[in-house]
Order: sequence, then C-alpha cells, then structure tokens
Amino acid sequence: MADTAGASRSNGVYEWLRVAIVTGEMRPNEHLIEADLAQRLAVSRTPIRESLQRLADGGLIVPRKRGWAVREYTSQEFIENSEVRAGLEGYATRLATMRATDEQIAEISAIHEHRLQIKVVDEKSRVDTNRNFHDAIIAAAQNKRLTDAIYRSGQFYFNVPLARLTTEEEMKAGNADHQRIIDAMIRRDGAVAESAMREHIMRTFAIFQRFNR
Amino acid sequence: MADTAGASRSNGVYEWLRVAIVTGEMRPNEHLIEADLAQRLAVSRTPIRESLQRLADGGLIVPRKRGWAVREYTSQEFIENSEVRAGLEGYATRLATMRATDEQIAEISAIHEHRLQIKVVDEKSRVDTNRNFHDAIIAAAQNKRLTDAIYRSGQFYFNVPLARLTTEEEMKAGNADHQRIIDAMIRRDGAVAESAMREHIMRTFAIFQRFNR
DNA sequence: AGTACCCAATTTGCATGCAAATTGAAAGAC
DNA sequence: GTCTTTCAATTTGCATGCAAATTGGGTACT
Repeated sequence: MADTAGASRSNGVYEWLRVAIVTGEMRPNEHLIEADLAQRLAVSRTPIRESLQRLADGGLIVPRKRGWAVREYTSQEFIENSEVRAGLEGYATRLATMRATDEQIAEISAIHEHRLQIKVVDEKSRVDTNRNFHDAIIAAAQNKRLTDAIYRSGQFYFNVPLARLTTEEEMKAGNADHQRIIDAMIRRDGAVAESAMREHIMRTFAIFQRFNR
Repeated sequence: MADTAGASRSNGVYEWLRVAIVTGEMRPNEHLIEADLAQRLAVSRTPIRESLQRLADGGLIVPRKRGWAVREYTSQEFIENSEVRAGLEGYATRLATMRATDEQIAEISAIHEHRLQIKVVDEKSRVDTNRNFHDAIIAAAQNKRLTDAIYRSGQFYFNVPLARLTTEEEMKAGNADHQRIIDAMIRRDGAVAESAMREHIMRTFAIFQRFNR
C-alpha cells in the first residue's frame, strides 16, 4: 500500500473505511452516503470524499450515478485476480530462489518445518505460519514494487473467509505444496519453484472460490 | 486505469495532471502548490486536492512536509518496476498462448510481419506496431485485472523517452525477440513464450535505463 | 561574521455553504 | 389499476473561509 502521508484526519477516515470494507463490516453492494459517513465518523464531508475517491481508485468501491457502493466481485473477477496473484507471487518465488542467501532459505525452511507441527484446529497458528512462509519468500525476492503489487492484490479478497474453512486434507495438501516449493528453492531451481508456487496459489484460491458470495 | 467516474471537473483535473507528469511536462521533483495549480486550471482547490491524493496513491507524486512533488525514480526502482512488468506480461503471454484462438494468433503474427517492414526512422509506425503487438498478446490472455495491472505498471516509466532512441540494431534485436515469442505461441509452447517475453522486456528496459534521469 | 530567535507570509487540512443533478413518490390522466 | 408527470427531498460537485502548521528571512545578539 503506497500510503499517501501521515496521520491526518483524512488518512484516518480512509483507513477506517478500508478496514470496514476488507473485513466485511460493510457488505458488498452496500450504498455509501457521504453525509451519513461524515456524521458517523464525526468529520466533515471533505475527508470522506477524499477517502472515497481513493478507495474507488483502489477498486474497493465503485461509482454509482449517485454515490458509491462497496464493490462486489463476480466469480470471474475472483479467478482473474487469483491469476494475477499467482503470476506475481510465482515470479517472486523465482526471484527469491535466485537471490535468497542460504540463511534466508534455511529460515524459510524452518518456518515450513514449524508449520508441519501445527494442528488444523489451531486456527491462529495455522494462519500465521502460512503467512510467514509466504512473506519470507516474497521478502527474499528483494523487489519492493513487486512486494507492494502482491499485497495489493490480496486486498481484493475481502469478504471471503479465507482462513476459516480449511479441512484436514486441505491443510495437508497445502503443506505438500509448501514442501515442493521449499525443496525447489533449496535446489536453487527457480523454474520449478515458480510453477509450484503458481499451482499452490491457484489450488488454494480454487478451494475458497466457493465462499465468494 | 480503474477510472473513478465520468467527466467531472475533478476527473478532468486529475487527467490533466496525470498527463502533465507522464509526458514530463512537469519534471521529477517539481514542487506542486495547490493554490497555483488551482489558478492555472481555473478551478478551486477542492478538485486539485482530490486529484493530488489520487496521484499520490498511484505513485506519481510523493508527499512533502508541505505540498507534493513529482516523483523521481531511482534506477533501483526502475529495475524493480521492469521486473514487475516482465513478470506480469510474461505471464499474460503464457495465458495468451494457452487461450488465444487460432485467429488471434494469426492476427498477432500478422502484426509482427507488418512490423518487420517498418524502418527505424519511421518513429510513429515503429512505436505503433510495437504497441499493437504487445496489446494483442495481452488482450488474448483474457484477463481484465491482469491487463489493468500491466498498463498500470507502464505509468511508472514517465519521463523516459522510451520510444525515441532506438538504433537499427536495437530494433532488429526487438524484432528477433518478437519472432521468438510468436513462434512459441504458434507452437502453443506457453513456457517458452513466457520466458521469451520476459527476456524481451528486461532487455528493452535495460536499454532505456540509461535515460532514466 | 556567524548564530539563534522570532514573526509575517505561505500553504495545507478541514468545515461549511450553495447550486446542480438525481431520485422517489404523490398526483393526475386514461 | 397502471402509466405519466411533476415536484420536493436527497445527495453530490465544487467554491470559499478560516485555523493550524510550516517556512523563510530579517533582526538582534555574541
């Protein structure tokens, strides 16, 4: 997120709205009225307007003839976004395989080994270790713009309970994917690491696609 | 570009400023004063402010303690952005290779053949046919979000005379790259098409990197 | 000459006001 | 009962006003 500036009122409003949308507190298709939001957040319409425009640029809300509405994604758009994510993070994995120090690869491997111990029911650890694994790989690619683009694409998955509904088999399959990725990275095989990551991401999002309502 | 809405005054201002920055009319590091811009464009500060915030989100300008400045890219950022572009457009080429109809591939091939006839000095045709070639491939990937992401990444190359300074050898090398790409697409070899496009893009941007001042 | 300090000018952040666009619903026609 | 038309209420787009933050430069002091 290329955050615009410091802790102005406007930025506070923007962040509040962004979180409200991403967490699903504001439902897709929900209509947004400047004056209502202004009253609710106890500011004037000016910072509200500025925030809404930025949210629209970011694709979180869409213009209506009058006002704005929280964006609703079609399943087609969901798939398209998954492809973007797979393309970006797959490429990041290739770069990471080329550029990571041995220490970084050992660290990623350690995160993976740690995750193998996590039980499905331990939701927090499950989500955290997964995030750590992906974050460590992305960071090892050493490309800030690429990192930004990847995290930005994640914003589009709001209102999808990505983490909640994983079964035992799904977690096993995910860990097997991770194993394939880290194995290729250790062998410094960028092409395999990349395609393994792509497939992992497309598989994972396919699982969650059915919850995109 | 996920354009926010219709032809309001604010959008006009936004577009005017965006073009001014991208074309280099406003130089990197140039300081932007709301009131000055307002007077210059004969509107109040409100639409100016809204536009500046959106430009900042898009990464074209950066905040200063007081006001904004046209962003100046380091050569490191230039390279990083080239990698993002190569990753995205390479992946689009792979998808296009899988998804294009035979007719679409024939069309792309025809564009390429046509370009082979263009002389270096014919700048307009040279730039146009190159764009057509890339656009046709990107469109054939049939992924709107991916298309948006690719064109968005192009915005970061403002103030670089990308088209102007191509030599005879550089154009030949570019055409050879294009040949490799279309050959792989005809063979429906997505992996080769993808890496050929990646290499083409990284090579091309490496040529222009020296003009990034 | 150099340094510290202070004040006026500049510039932003935000609130408010008003005209124009949009809407929904009531009233009227058939 | 249904379709039109009209009009008041709602809502946005933009301009303007004002307080607070920032700055630059002049003056006093060493």
